[in-house]
Amino acid sequence: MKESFGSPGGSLAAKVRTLAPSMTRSMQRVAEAVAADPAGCAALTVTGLAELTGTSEATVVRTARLLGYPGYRDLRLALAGLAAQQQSGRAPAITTDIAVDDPIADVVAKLAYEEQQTLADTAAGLDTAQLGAAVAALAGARRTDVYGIGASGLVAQDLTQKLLRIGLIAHAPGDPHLAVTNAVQLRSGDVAIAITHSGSTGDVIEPLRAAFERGATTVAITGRPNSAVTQYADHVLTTATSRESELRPAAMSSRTSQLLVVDCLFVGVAQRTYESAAPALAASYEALAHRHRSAQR
Amino acid sequence: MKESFGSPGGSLAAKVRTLAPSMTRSMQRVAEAVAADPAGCAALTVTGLAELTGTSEATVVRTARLLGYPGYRDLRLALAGLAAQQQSGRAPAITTDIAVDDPIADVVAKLAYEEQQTLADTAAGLDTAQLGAAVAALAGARRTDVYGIGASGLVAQDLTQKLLRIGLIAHAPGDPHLAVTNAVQLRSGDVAIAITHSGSTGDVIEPLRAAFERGATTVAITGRPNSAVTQYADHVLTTATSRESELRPAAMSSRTSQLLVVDCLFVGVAQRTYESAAPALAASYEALAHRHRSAQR
DNA sequence: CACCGAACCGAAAATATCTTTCACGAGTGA
DNA sequence: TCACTCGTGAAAGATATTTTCGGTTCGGTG
Repeated sequence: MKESFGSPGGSLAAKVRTLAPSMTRSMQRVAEAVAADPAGCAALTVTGLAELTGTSEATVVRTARLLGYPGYRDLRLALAGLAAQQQSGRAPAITTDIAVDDPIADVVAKLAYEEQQTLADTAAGLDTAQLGAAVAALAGARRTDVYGIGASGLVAQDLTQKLLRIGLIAHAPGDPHLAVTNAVQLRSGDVAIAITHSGSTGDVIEPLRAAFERGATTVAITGRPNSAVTQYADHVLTTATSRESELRPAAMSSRTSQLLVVDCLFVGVAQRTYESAAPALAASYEALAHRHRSAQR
Repeated sequence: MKESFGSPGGSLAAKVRTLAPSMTRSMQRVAEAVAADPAGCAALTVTGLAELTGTSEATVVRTARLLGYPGYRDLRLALAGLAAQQQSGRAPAITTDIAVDDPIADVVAKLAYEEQQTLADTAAGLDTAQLGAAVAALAGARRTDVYGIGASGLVAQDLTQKLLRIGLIAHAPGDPHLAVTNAVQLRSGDVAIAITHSGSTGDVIEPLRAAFERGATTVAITGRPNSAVTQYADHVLTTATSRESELRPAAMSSRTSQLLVVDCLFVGVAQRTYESAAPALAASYEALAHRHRSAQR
């Protein structure tokens, strides 16, 4: 490949060139085969390589020796390393959108990459002061409501599940009407969290507004820091928005982003309430163990 | 080098973590030695590694098998490749566990990093053949059931929501009894997907088993490729297991990992059914727009 | 042109390495 | 306590690698 970079691959090819003159014909054949396809040769045994090059095992070993290895075994090991390097050196550079005809392996790589990007962006853009304030409010809350619809609804449930696990009182009403009904019960000292990517989901804004007006501490997790929902939010946590394509709707990355924020909230609260959170976590873990068929050693 | 893809060793370390639970003590010792020092182990013969870990050759070979190689020879080759990559790719910063007194900014950074790691490990460990098979089954399914409990239940709902959006028929029964009731309705040509990190959640295994016995195509998304659930799974999709700490339970990373797998399934199916998926996606997007108060600039 | 010597080469023996088998012993449930 | 399973390593068996050794070729020489 790129010999100019002085890659080890180059160094092997160079070594072959240097030593070729001092090689016998058979050995040259072996050396060339090795230089041409390190990866392929790494998969072969002495016998295999001997056959491939139309020579004998002895010649292969002799060649390996000449190239500076104690024997074929070590040459083979070096070859495997080389192949791996060449493999990784090949820049994946995933810049394109997912296409309809992308092979499945590309889909996996691209999705993973995009989500990693989203995580990095979210972490970079998160306002730690706002996050800290939200954590403080949650840690001291009498009860907490989390509102979310659709994909964000799942995130709301995720947060609720986590908070319950550390002994806090949390609800994630799925039905918008229930949400409002819940919200009007809140008062100062309670916390309401709205999760909406667009920031303009009425079904989520309404309950937050109700909670806000009754004096609860309100938090918005949204991708639009200037959207409607932030009007009624004491603390705004911004999620990242990544490029979206037809096959990868925004909902996908916003979910990843929201979950990271939610995890941060959870861990922050767990830290603050460690004395009570730790045993509660342990207890819920213990309780679950019994639901499993066997200990799986 | 793209560090965002995780350290090259990450894939092996991840594999060790994933499979460690299904390993015996001796095998774990071998696996740990290998994960800790790939380069060093690559220089050893079976006998050498057996002595180093205080075990026998047989155990070393068994471990190699479990890690997915035909024998020790191939593991050793892979190790050599890994060592070479690490050499050139210089290990990225290793973050410590989240501590109780970490400032909130550190929490954000560490969580984001861990999740990125998890994504990279998952992508690296995902069997694209199995994934492709699962996608094919889904794309042609008459109907699809997705089973999951607790945190995995949310992932099940996420997948269901997505599939519905592209016009497929999918259900994610939340109640275990309902799940079994649903499952017995399935037959050949239908698909059942079970999502469970531990692989031993009875409430999820039962419905999958019912579906399996009735001839439906079954898929398991689990972090334990050798667990009970895989008995009844035609296709097994493995999620990565990352280091867990007290403040970051395994559930957190398993969710990230599961979601990536689910996204891959979704995109794969959307590709295959593009003709019908694209307009369906557009339609659901359109429908949602009406639920938003305003366009918000 | 026949012969010699040296280098080259590969078949096969010798050795090292890897894989499989098997039986022992610890731990477990009845 | 007993039967039984499972994990384990010793050793036999199978492969792969290295070494040995004799045949062959080729260039030079009498």
